[in-house]
Amino acid sequence: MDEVQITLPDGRVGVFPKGTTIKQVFEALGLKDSIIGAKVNGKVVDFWYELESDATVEPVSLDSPEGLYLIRHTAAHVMAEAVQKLFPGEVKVTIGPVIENGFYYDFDFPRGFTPEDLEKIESKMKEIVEENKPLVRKKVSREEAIRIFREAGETYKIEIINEIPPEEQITIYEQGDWFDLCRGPHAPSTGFVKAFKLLSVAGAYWRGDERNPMLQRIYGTAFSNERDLTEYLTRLEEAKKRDHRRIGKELDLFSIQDEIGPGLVLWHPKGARVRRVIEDFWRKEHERCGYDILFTPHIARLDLWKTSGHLDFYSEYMYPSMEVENTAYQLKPMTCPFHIMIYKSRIRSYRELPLRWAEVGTVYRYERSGVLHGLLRVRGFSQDDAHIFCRPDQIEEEVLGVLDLTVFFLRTFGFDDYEVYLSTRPEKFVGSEEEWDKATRALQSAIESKGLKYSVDEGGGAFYGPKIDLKIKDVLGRAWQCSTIQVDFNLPRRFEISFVGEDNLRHTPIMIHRAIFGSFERFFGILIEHYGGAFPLWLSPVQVRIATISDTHIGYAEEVYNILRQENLRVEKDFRNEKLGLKVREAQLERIPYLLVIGNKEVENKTVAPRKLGGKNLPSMKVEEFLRLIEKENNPYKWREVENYS
RNA sequence: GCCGAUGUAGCUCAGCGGUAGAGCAGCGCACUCGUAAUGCGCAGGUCAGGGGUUCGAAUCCCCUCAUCGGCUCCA
Repeated sequence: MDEVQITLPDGRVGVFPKGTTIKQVFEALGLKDSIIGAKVNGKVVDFWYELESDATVEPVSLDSPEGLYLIRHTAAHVMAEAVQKLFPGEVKVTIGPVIENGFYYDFDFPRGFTPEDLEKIESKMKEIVEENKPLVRKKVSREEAIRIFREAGETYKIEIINEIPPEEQITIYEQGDWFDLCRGPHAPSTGFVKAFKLLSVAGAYWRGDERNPMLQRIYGTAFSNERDLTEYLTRLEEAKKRDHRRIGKELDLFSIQDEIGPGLVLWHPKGARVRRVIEDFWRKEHERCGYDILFTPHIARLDLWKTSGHLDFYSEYMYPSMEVENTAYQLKPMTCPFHIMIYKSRIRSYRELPLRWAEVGTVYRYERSGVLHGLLRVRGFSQDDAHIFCRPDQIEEEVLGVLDLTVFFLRTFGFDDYEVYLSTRPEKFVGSEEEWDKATRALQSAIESKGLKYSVDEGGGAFYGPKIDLKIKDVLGRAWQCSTIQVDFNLPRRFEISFVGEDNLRHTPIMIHRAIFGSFERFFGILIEHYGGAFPLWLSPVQVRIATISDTHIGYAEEVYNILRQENLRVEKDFRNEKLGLKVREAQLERIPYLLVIGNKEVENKTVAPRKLGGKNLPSMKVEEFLRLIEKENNPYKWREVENYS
């Protein structure tokens, strides 16, 4: 066979000699200029790709997601060339991948790049783009590659070459007199990088390992046209307005202060109110699902953490212990040992399993200073932690129950978009392979029975068991782990807990650690960003504000206020001697869902005039009518059925 | 922890060697007002903290702390 048959999306079929490149195929078929690459059997490739077997070939246009990938990858090369041309001899290149929304390139550079450097690099890049240099792919042998990069002094590239599997073809992409070790794919020429912007500089360790040298990373983004770029940059600006740190301040929800300490959160009255609503709902739902609620102390004898093993593998995240009456005590970084000790406080029968024990437990972890981030990564936080003690044969059902509850919670709080990860057995592990396989299958079938899309993190499980993690993205697209379901074969053994089985013998139970919100702090942060501070009615710290038009309306307004208070609504008065325009503006800025305006008409007819957040005016209505109107919105189980809510 | 940037009034920011400024918020007075800012006035700061250079430092240098953007890990 020295021919290949290719199939196009429109069903056309062509036969070409084996080894024909995508470029040749497209030239033969007479495709348009806007095509910059192809998908061969679903994989993105560039014009240099050689067809070795029958395949489906789909053209990739420059503004498609795949086209953007090619453009951004090439943009990274253009940037690397610009940097090396501007600082000849000073810069070594390392890697420059495409990432979501852009690209970066890591350089070994003796100093950091300044904002002025970025400007210079950008204008140099523009020159390279204008030259519209074709990117030429060259196959080289391993020895040749090493020679080339040794001559160029590119030591990192040599390191990379040495790690490329022997069977893989090594390729170099050239653009004029500049070249880079790269597997591709790329846009056909530098001219396709039409719209780009360098965004930030950051330090990054070579291969992400802090024992390695620190490199200088430049982040940038690129699009196929200026309009998309501008739109993206505007969107970034808009996103920053939803940042929970900013909104937290604006709406007086929480603060983190120097005098208290980094990563330690103060919940202000309005933030605390939202948390109360969340916690109340949480407690109620857990009791409904057969959980018992526990309370445990904030410190315990250090020995407890020796038994649990945390002192061995987790001590870098623990605050130093304190000495009391010649005994070392430890601020708790986890709640599990406490729950285990409750389990252990008496003999347990197989009949009472599963035991589902939940606690809003505040834990303290010493996170390194550079990683703290608003509410999303802190040093003191309250987990919605629970531990399920069960028999091995109950794992599957329990995991399914937890996942069910998790999905229900996320939906209730308005999250339909999250990432699911299944992490499997790592190299070092406790327990038997059979146990692991069984538990992993249980997790997997739970995910699949819920119809969730997920990625498998092969070998990414903790040493003590496999896990499911759910991550939610913040406003800038950074994913944060919230929910987690972890099977644990380790702690039950370390603490030697057991239950008496049907056979009258002692057996070791399995523990499932799980959290749905992860921590109230993090979840609240994500929630703030998700809604941009405009919480749905049932979560809103202030649900209704009553605004009078003049002093003469206060008497009746007080009556309305009292009725709403009786209904347990979170309601505020604005009876100030101010113009309505101002009262409306302030209520809007504070994201209050309903403003009830009371003027002469309302006093006369015993009604209220509701204005919804966003500006929609509703007709004047009786208070009872208003209460009926908001009933669904104020109900966690039903609010999502209401229209105009996302 | 590491790389880089930043830190001035409650908030947002200007000032960048000659001794502290604006807008908003706050307070007072007037205005009694129908759906996103009524007007006038007043008050408010060890310029993150410490050290140094200088006749003189918010401004230049050093150290510390914190924040922001990344890197690793994680809820």
